[in-house]
Amino acid sequence: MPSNHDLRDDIVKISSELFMRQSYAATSIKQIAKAAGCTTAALYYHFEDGKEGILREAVDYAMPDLQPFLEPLHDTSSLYELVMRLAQATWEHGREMLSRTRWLMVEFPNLGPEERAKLHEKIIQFHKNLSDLVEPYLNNRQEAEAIAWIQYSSLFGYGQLFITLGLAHAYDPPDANYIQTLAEIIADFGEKRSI
Amino acid sequence: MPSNHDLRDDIVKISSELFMRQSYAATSIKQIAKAAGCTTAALYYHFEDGKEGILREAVDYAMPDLQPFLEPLHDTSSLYELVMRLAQATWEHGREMLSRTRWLMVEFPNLGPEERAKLHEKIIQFHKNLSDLVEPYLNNRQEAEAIAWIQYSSLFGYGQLFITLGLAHAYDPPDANYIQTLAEIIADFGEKRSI
DNA sequence: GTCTATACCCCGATAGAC
DNA sequence: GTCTATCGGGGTATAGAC
Repeated sequence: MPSNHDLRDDIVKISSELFMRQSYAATSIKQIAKAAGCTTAALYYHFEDGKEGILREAVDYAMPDLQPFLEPLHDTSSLYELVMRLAQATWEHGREMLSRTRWLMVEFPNLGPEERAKLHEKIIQFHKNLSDLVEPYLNNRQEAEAIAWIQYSSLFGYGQLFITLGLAHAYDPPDANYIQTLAEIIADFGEKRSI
Repeated sequence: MPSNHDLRDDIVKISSELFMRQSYAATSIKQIAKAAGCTTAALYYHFEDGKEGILREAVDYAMPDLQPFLEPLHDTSSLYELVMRLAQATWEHGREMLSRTRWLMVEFPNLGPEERAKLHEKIIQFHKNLSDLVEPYLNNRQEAEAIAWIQYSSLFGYGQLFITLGLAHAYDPPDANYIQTLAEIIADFGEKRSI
């Protein structure tokens, strides 16, 4: 799968995929070497700290980038539309994003302060940008931020339940109904506040 | 910590605690034996399938029981109050519940169909009971269920962000504001619908 | 830079004594 | 029912040739 040349880069990418699927603890250095088409000795040439060193860089690579979901949302004309479109966008890429987040949540206790800080920065930046999008409909920064957290948490939590925990296989998932109701209650709040 | 006698029970409890803290893959059979004050041979006497057999029973033991959070909520007099009180109740036990859920999410792919079904059953039952509590304020089953999912997802997702991913250490957590806004938008929806 | 070869440890698991 | 003792294998890591 990886192009030859720049073995170091391949190792990071391949490791993050393996960690995503099997978790860090269940992935061996031999398995990584095999998947990267080299020996374990080569791994130790590129990563002095061994498996932990690979983890640190794989984390950077695996962090989900949420910003692209917000870019196309600058032309919305109502809060209802904004919530609906963000939900639909995250839905479409939900599986991949959640498998990245799932892995980070598992490995979080093993990460150093720098990696944790980077992840926090990503989340906070996303929330800030989402708040910027919501604010025009509320005319109140504090409420915009609360609504942005509600959107973020709901979509995240819903994905954890129905995708990560596979609930969609046991229970008819209320997808459309869920999104619409979420958009509706938020939009109602906006109308009440801005008029 | 565990009382002597009934080694088998101790093994399950101790294992689920170790799995919770370190994950299944990172916990060895020897570590379990040591913590349980016996040898690995004793483990294999009680669990024919070895480590996997212990996992199966530890999962049952670790599943969070959400029902107690709903019991005291039958005397609420408004939807606003219901949301606020549920949020506050889950908050107080959030850490412990989330560490259980986190473990189950990690190990979910390794579980057999029976264990998955049991977990799904717990979630669905909680949602159903929560819907029962919400329904009187909406007079519409479908909307009550959507609102119940929104409550569940939001609280769950919020906990994942601020507790499991430690965001509370990097960002002033909007706890009170978050809960109040959530309660408000849901209560507004209820009033709009039931009148 | 990447390999071969290997050290050393801990893993899960089991046989057989008590 | 629990122990001692041990096996085969795979785990991380490294020395040294090319």
